[in-house]
Parts: sequence; C-alpha cells; structure tokens
Amino acid sequence: MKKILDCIAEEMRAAFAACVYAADYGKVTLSNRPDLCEYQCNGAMAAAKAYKKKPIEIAGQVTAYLKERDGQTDAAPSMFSDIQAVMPGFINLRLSEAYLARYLEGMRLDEKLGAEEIGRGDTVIVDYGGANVAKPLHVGHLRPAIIGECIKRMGNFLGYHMIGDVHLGDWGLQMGLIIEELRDRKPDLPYFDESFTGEYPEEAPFTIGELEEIYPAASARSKTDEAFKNRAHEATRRLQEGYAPFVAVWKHIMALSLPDLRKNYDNLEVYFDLWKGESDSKPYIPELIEDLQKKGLAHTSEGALVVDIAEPSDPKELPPCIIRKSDGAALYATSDLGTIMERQRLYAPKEYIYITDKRQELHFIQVFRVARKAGYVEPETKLVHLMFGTMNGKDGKPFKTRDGGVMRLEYLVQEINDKVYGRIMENRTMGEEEARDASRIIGLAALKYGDLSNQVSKDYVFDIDRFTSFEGNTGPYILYTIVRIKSILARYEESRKEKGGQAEKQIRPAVSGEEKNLMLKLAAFNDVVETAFLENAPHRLCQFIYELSDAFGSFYNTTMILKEEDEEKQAGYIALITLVKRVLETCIGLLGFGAPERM
RNA sequence: GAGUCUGUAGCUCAGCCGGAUAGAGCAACGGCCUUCUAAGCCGUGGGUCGGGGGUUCGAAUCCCUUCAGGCUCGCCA
Repeated sequence: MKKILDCIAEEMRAAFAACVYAADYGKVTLSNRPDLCEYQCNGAMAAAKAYKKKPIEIAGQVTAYLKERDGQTDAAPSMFSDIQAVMPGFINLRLSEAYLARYLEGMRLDEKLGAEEIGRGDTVIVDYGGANVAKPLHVGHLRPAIIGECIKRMGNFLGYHMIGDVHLGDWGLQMGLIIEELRDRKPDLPYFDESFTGEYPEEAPFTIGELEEIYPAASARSKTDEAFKNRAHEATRRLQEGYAPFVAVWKHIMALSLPDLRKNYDNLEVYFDLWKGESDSKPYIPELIEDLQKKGLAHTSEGALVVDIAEPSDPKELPPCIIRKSDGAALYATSDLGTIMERQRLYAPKEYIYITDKRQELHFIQVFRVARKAGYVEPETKLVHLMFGTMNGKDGKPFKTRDGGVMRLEYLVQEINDKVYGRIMENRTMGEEEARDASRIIGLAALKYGDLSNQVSKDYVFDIDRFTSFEGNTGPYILYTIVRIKSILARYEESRKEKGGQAEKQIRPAVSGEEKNLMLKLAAFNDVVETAFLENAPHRLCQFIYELSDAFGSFYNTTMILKEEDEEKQAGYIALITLVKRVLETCIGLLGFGAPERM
C-alpha cells in the first residue's frame, strides 16, 4: 500500500502544480503541532523565495485549490476534514475520518498490514554474532545478536532475502592461545607428541567447562608472558597451515563449543542461517593473496604483506590493511576478505551488513576498500558497517559484574527473568509454572526492547531495573498492551457465542479524538517499518509501538468496548483493536520477541 | 598529538538532510477503579538544547570556534 504521507503529498503536489508552482513543494510531514493539525506542508515557505511572493499568499492559493477539488474527483471519500493556511505560510491538514477508516480497512485486509515488499528478493548478508568459540557468550555479544536479529527480521518482512551469519571467531590467535595453554596443562596428550602417529581420540580431552576456564587464563597470561605469547602465535600459524595435531584439537574445541553457543543464542531467540566462521575463509586465502599480488595491490612492508588503502580525501592518512603478518599467519582482515570471496561465489549479495562494536571502524574501512579496489564485490554492492556503541553500567562505564568481571550472558538473562518473576508474583495470582514461562517471555522483551529502543550507534546505560519495569517506555509495557487487547477479544468472542449476532467487523470512521489518534498512529506503520530498516534504526520501531500502545491506552480508557450496545459500532471497535494487536505483534516479532497470553 | 563520535529536564533517552510553544519515560506532586488486566489513564511542576560566534525570514538541527568526555591511530579480533 502506498504510504499515507505519500497519498496526501500526491494531492498536495497536484495542488502546487495547479497553482503553477513546482510540485516538489508539496512535501507533507507528520505535524509537530498535534493541537493544530495532523499533517503539515511547509512548501509554501520554501516556494516563497523562489517565486518572490509572500509565503502566506502561496499557502492560501494552494489551500483554496485543495478545498475546491477535495472530494469532487470521484466516489471516494474526501481526504481532508480541514485545510488551513496559517501564518507565516504553513498549510495545516486534518484527515477526514472516512478517508482514514478506508485506509485502515485496506491495511486490515492486507496480510502485510500495508507494508510493501521493497526488497524484491535481493540478497543481503548480515554478519552478526561474532562469538568466539571456546568462550562463553558474555554481555558484549548481546548487542550484535539483538540488533542483527532485528535487522534480519525487518529485511525479511520487507521482501529481502536476508542471510544471517554468526561468523564465529574460530581461526585467530585465541586458538593458538588455547592450544599452548593446553600443552602446558596436559603435556602428555598425543597432540603434543611430535612422534605420535596413531589416531587421535574422538573424545575431547577436556570439557566445555575447562575450555571456558582455559581461554581467559591463557589470554591473561599472554599479556605478561612474552615467550608464551610467541608460542601462541606460532601455534596459530601452524594451525592455519593445517598441522594435523592442532587441527584435531581445533575440531574438539569446535565440537564442544558449537552446541553450547547455539543453545545460548536459542535462548535469546537469535537464529542464524549460517554457522560459518573465520576458518571457512581458509580455502580462499592463498588465492586471495596471489590475486592481490598479481593485481599489484599488495606489497611487502616491514615484513608484512599489506594493501594501501589511503585516499587523498581522507582527513588523516589511514594505515594500510595488513593481509599477511610477517610470520606468515593470516589475520582478521585476511579472513574477512576471504569470506567476501566466498560469499560472492555462494550468494552474490547485493548488500553486506556487518554489525560490530564501533571500535572496529578502521578495520572495516580497510576491508571494504581492499574489496573494492580488488573488485571482489560489484561496484554497486553496498558494504555497510553498522557499528554499535558501548553498553555501560549505571556508573557510565562499560558494564561489568559487581566484582568487575565480564558477565556471562546466561547469568544476565537469568537475573532478568528472576526479576520479572518477582514482579509478577507481587502483583498477580498466577501458577508457578505459568509465571515462569511468562517471565521468560517478558524478560526477553525487557532485555531486547531495552537495547533496541536506544539508537544503535550510541553508547547506552544498561539498567536492569529500568528495563524490567512494567511502567513507561519498556518492553513489558508493550506486552501489557497486547495482553489487554487479547483479553478483550477473548471476552468478545465468548459473548458472541452466547448472543450470536454477526455485525461485520470492519474499520469504521472514528467517533472520538482518542480513537482517531489511535487510527492515525496505525496508519504510519508501513512508513515506520521501511524507515527503520533502511536506516538500520530499530529504535524507530520501538518508538512507534510505544506511541501506538500509548494511543491505545487512551482509547481503552475512554471507550468501553464490551459495554457498547450498538453492535456495528462495537464490531468496528473490535476490528480496530484487532488491527492494533496485529501491528503490535508484527512489530515485536520484528524486534525479536513475543507476547504471553496473560501477565 | 591527529582523526572521529558524543554532550538536550534531577536521571535515562527521542527529536538532528532548518520550520510554529524542544518531546517522552523514570523520579516528585495531584486526580481517576460497583465498568473490558489501575503493570493503566488524566493532569501539575521541571530546559542558558555544553559555551561562544556565524548563515537564515526562521537554528537543538547547517558552518566555524571553544570546553568536557568516549573511542581509534600497522602485524589482537
């Protein structure tokens, strides 16, 4: 469906054109003065300069034309209930109730609620997750997972073919660190016996628990123990070369880690289409390096193989992209470039979206420039680095546990669920099992909404108490709105069974200000989803459903739906709140969570 | 040091490709439950949009400058 703003703008453009002004001045926006109007056009003021007239004069002409023409074109209801030219040159508009009802009826009958499939099946790779194997998910993995999942769902909804890749960190230095730490702890393992020729055991010689302890220990040690660090680099290089014993250890690590990571992502309702990792770029690396050399892009510098990416227009000269270290090992940029080669061959995406911490900005500038210079992507392929800000604690510093450590995601999720459970039990009578289920659903909403309602690129304060609050602009508040609608609809259906009656459920023109306001909000849905996706801005979707919930709250408070005696009117209300429910449920689905039956 | 991002109510945040009186939520205060979930709704108070210049009929928004903070600046990812 055409967006409501475009419908109005079309009329406005025609009016400007008919008054012999450029149609482009007929741009319409949502009003920022709801007390004066619902939509506004400021084009007359912009046109005033170009045509050397007073803005109000132009606004007056356009307004007069619109008033004359509106509603006379065909059998359709007239679009406006009020059109006014106001000093200095605003054109203020109100939509007619009949027109608005007809628009919403169109939405109601549309499976996609009026959203257009702008994606046309284009493939988009979303690289999010970025978990490291051998390391439990911690709070640092939360933002990419939540944001990426939302971007992916929005894209799919809009008709793109979104491919989400977890893209594990499974090929870098951390593997070397683990191998060497393991050697020191269990030197008798056959992997460390150069002369061993037998079969390596199928069972891993360590548990997931040990692994989770080994990595941080090794990582800390490498910062003070130079010799150990060098061994880790050497082990990393040998693993990348395919040294069989290390590959065997690597396979053990993968086998233990993957199910654990998957379980944790499942708990967050984050689902990847691909479980690839940096190691999958391995087959492409020799070719990558050879090609970069052949094209004359790569050269040796300080012992490493680098590609210059600096451009004269850069405000500061950027360092070259290192694709092979002086010890011969591959690194981050190498695997990302190899991965691009693979993705081009397997999926040929129209767009790549990488979701990482903003500290990686330079890395992606480098990788993107190399990919373009070497022609690994089409010139028109979009390469997007969606970078997110830091998740801070209430003190404004990066979020830590009470004792200053990094918090495991599992524990964080558990803490939130417990808080929500506590709140449910204070206020509601609900069985233990139902309350537990509900607190999982509500907890996830609290967590995701708390994150997504902030602008992606900015740092934000992660405040569990605020997020799990059931009041104000929170996930639980949105769910509460949905639950109340469900409750009304269930009661309505029950009473239909008893009394019969079959008034047609269709959207009727608003009879109150609250109802109209609710309808106006609903009408913005397709515009909002599209903008939220195109701008990679989930917070817009959050803001929208908050405003929609708020508008529903006012309507709910002033309109007794189940007590309404006029059956047709009541059926109209039911159609309207059913639509509100569908829009809200669709939006939270895109944000990545669902609603319980009761709360 | 250079580059870059951020600075809006006591707190947490919207608004930022220029438009009318800068919006929410929390916290504070005051109303509304014999009626669909009051985890709700309605209202009140609260602002030098970090400071200073400039462009413009009009600036939180664009430009310059300055202060404060974050992040980045070749072999980690």
